Amino acid sequence: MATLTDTDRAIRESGLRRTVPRAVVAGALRAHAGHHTVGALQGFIARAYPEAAGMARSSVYRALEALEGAGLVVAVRAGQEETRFEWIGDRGHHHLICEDCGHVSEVELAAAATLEREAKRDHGFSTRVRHLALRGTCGPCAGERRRAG
Amino acid sequence: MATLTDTDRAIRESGLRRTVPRAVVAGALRAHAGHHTVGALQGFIARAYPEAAGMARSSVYRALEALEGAGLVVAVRAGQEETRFEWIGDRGHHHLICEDCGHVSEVELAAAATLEREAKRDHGFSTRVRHLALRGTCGPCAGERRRAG
DNA sequence: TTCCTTCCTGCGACAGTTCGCAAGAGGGCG
DNA sequence: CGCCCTCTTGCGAACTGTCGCAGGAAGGAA
Repeated sequence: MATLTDTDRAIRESGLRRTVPRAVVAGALRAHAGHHTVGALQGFIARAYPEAAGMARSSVYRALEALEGAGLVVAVRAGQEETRFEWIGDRGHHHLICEDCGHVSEVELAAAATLEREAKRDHGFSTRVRHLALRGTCGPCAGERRRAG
Repeated sequence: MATLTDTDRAIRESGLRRTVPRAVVAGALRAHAGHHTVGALQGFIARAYPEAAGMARSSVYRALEALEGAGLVVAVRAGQEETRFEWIGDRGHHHLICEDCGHVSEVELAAAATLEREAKRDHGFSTRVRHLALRGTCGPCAGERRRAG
């Protein structure tokens, strides 16, 4: 698990300043597992950090952008829904999003590393695949579909 | 290269109707290689199809959604930028986006299929990875960086 | 060809997200 | 400790993308 110091260091290493809004947003995400909307985050912040209760929505977005750039947060854009944000610390993970039932499962995907190697070897492109969101059909829904025809 | 008939057939096979707006949007994308914003597409349409010049923005979006569902178009959501759309016919392809110079290269990635197999085998999740956008650093920019320190 | 059902489009309004600007905070240096 | 430069924030406006509704078009059936 990332500590507050880890968070600060990751932010600094991205060439960014450690500021109150960023710390508050990071704290709110770390305290609540799962993927949350910006509105939900504002709610968490208003409750847990009264001094930052009036934080502007645009500042929440910008703090999230900074944390995403530092590799601490992933943005999950599932279908049409509002973007959600999730704390990942320094471990990457991926999402399988069922287009039928909307369920999101978090998984490790070894093929992500394969992807990185292929991009480097065949195209000289350096990349770090921190987060993939794959849309499709989950096992239970695939079963339903076959039964329903 | 997909023909107009191919386009129509792909649309029909998705259970959708062949309509003027869809044909116009498909034509505009096929006539202009590369990935374009909705605004640019409206410009192409105004010039090449005066009869559809007044096409509503929401209709462009909906036509693109239909074409994407038919597997003829990919939506490229790169970072913060406005979504761009690109014609692919029936071939899938992927993008490597350099965060330094902004260059986008279009490549085949065999690991995309590996990803599909892993999702299915390990998680029972059926997916078709039509398009991946990987952000990172291209070869030339990585060289620049090393030289610059 | 004509009718009929269903799907699609245009329009307007709305929600989510980004941007520009001026004031304020971070943090290196003396 | 205090100064100064630069990066950030807050605010509000603008923009991107989505939705609901009513009229219109696609395409199968007779």
